[in-house]
Amino acid sequence: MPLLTYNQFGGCVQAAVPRFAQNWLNPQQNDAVSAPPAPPVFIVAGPGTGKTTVLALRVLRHIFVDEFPPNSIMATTFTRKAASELRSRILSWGVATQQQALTQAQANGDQPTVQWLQNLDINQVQTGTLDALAEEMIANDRQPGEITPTVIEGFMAKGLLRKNVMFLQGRHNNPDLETHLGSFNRQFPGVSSFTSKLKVCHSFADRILHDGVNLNAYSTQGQGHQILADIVNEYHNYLITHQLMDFALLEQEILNRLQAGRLQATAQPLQALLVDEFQDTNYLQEQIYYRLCQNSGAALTVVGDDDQSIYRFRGATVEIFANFNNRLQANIGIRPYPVNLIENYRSSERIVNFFNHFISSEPTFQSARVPNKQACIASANWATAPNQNIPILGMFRTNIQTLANDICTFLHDIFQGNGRTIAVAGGTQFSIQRNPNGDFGDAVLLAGKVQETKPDGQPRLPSLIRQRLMDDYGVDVFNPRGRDLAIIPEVMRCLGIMLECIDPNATIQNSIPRIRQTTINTLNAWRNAGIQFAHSNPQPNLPNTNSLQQFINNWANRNAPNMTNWPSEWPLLELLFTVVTWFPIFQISPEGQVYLETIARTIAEASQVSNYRSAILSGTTYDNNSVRDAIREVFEPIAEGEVEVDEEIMPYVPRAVFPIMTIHQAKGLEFPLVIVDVGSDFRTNHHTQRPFRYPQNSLDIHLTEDQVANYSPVGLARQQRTGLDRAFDDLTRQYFVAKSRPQNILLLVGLTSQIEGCALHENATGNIPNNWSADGGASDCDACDFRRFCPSPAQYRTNGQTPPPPVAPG
DNA sequence: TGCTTACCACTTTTT
DNA sequence: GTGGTAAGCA
Repeated sequence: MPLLTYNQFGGCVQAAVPRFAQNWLNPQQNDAVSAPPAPPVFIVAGPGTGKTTVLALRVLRHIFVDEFPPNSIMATTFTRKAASELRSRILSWGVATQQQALTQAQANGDQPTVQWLQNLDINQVQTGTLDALAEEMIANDRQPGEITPTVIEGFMAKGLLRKNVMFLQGRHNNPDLETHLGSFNRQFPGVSSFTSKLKVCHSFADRILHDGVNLNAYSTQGQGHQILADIVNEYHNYLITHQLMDFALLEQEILNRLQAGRLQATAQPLQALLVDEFQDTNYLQEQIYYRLCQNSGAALTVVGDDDQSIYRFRGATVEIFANFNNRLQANIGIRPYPVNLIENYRSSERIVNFFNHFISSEPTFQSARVPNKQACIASANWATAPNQNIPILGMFRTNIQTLANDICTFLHDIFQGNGRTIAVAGGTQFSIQRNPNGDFGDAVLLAGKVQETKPDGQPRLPSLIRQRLMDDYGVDVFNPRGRDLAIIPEVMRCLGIMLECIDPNATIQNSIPRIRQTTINTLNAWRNAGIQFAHSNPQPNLPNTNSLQQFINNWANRNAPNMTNWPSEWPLLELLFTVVTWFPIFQISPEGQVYLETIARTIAEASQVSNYRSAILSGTTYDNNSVRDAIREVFEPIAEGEVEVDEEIMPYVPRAVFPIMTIHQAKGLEFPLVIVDVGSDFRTNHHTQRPFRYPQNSLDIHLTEDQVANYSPVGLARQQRTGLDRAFDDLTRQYFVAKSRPQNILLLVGLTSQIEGCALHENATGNIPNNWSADGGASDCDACDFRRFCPSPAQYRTNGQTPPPPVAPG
């Protein structure tokens, strides 16, 4: 007899959590939460259908109804961001529910329940990425005398592969290896460069573990196969013998130990395992989940959406999700209890119809989806507000400059002006207004990539939007990944000034052996930028150092007029935070804060490995060494582009800036207004852009899958679809994610080339969404879709295909 | 219309 | 480095 029945639990949640006060779960959601621990629950959840809500409530249900101790429940997700989101929901709803239940039990004088609730610590629920939890499992599993291996990340792992494996036996320039790698890596500029070879070998090593590849069988296929297999084996052996693990080895180790009956500290008490984003699970992870359940008898819940599987590069195998029913039966011998969540609470009815149409209208894609996949339906809430049901908008221009200008004007009208009126055929008018207190943060630009410049230095759309928004409307964009840290003007000036301080005239810098010339050039460019900036005599003048120029001079002389002694040890971090005084952008602008944090983090990390702890010594014989160390460990990595910005350090981005992000980053997010770049790069029908627009061949990632398919347990499942089909599937899913993000408004933008040849637009008169600036409005672009439906005519000429006719949704 | 030649544009994501 | 596309020309 449970302390709380499911209905009592639901009542407590409703009373405790405001968002459930009026609206409890819909029948399908309720079905998913109320299902008993066994059999496993298989939740297929379309976008915006409340998947995280259901998962969080199911965790709480296990606690309050099934009476599983919180520390016996494990919930995993795919990214750290998603993990923290899930955790915060479990905690906030859980604690509120606990309070509510406690109040009721006290009122009823139910002493056992009161006691039970008082001892309940919801904080003990285990949440995180599988890798994070795996690290804990290993740590908890330590046997006497055993050393717990250290987990290393990409940069360091590649370095070890380079030093200890690739350069052995002349592999770095072995022609057999090069030919073999080239056979499934066609990317520009090929695999001839060492960096590229290293990258390919490293990701292949991951692939071997993720896919459970029989490497011995693979290696006998040829000379190149053999060398590649040797490299992978030696790399893994090197890590293992040095007590190191990369993420793939970590997961492999978990599976090995589970199979050997170890990890009892984790497995024994485990009563529930909940897996989010199951569509992005790889084979190795799947085996871990099954084995964990087998060893513990834990209740399993998996949630996901095959249509949003966009992590193939990480070994994600959507077939694992799509065939869950059979695979679970084969592995554990049970059939799951299926639940479909289809009611979409996020988007307007038109948007739901639009992305439904996008995902379901291509016949060849349908067999890649979960069998009998049901379409989403818009929540009834939207039906009450027909004037909010704004058509899908399109903005297509002949060049990106005009496109950027018009996007900025549109954003300005909405967020700084009086809104926009959209007239569609038939005379209906829609008015677009910002929300009360609405700001640029309500909108987002989503694109496949957010780089601001092309390889040849030409600006891309995000860069032009950045300029226009700032110049015309004084609005900042937030696109910290759009530019390499080494070329951001303020970063260059700041680092240049620091260099001039610690190493005037580059004397020490130029004495560093084997530093690359390109790196020297970058460092000198920074110095020049810094010197010029100092000459401009920027404010403020510090109370005790006068001008920036004076500050630099003091440093150069290691002597300040108002100081009796120059400190014998000056931390680089302190120098950074002093120099930053002259760069208000690092405090004011959200991007600036991210950049500053990134530089500071690099210094802090360097201090872990540097002999001088990232400090500049003065008055000893080691002075020059400390400067040289600082340049090698801090400035050089930044100059070489090895330091990546991590925008996750921003708890939230101020609402007055316009965010630009990749579609991958936007997964799981929603915005009132979403602008999707469906082709601002596609000026011509260029073959090198086909992979991102309308693939004609398998891409490298699919060739790699095929490469190991015969030696992997999941090879056959994947090869149900050709490489070309998989290329289309990936693109379709990526843009499905993009198009299912908006709440109210979806605006597709691109160059005019992208809508030429669309049957609907050619036949429609005056309805082409290409005259925004002329009439101040845009037309309904519901049926004009991207890639499958509106490629340019020349593509069909070369394909010898007839364009499939677009179908109006609904 | 057919041929020659100049020009083009060449990811992304994460643990 | 490459494998087209699209413009230029007869």
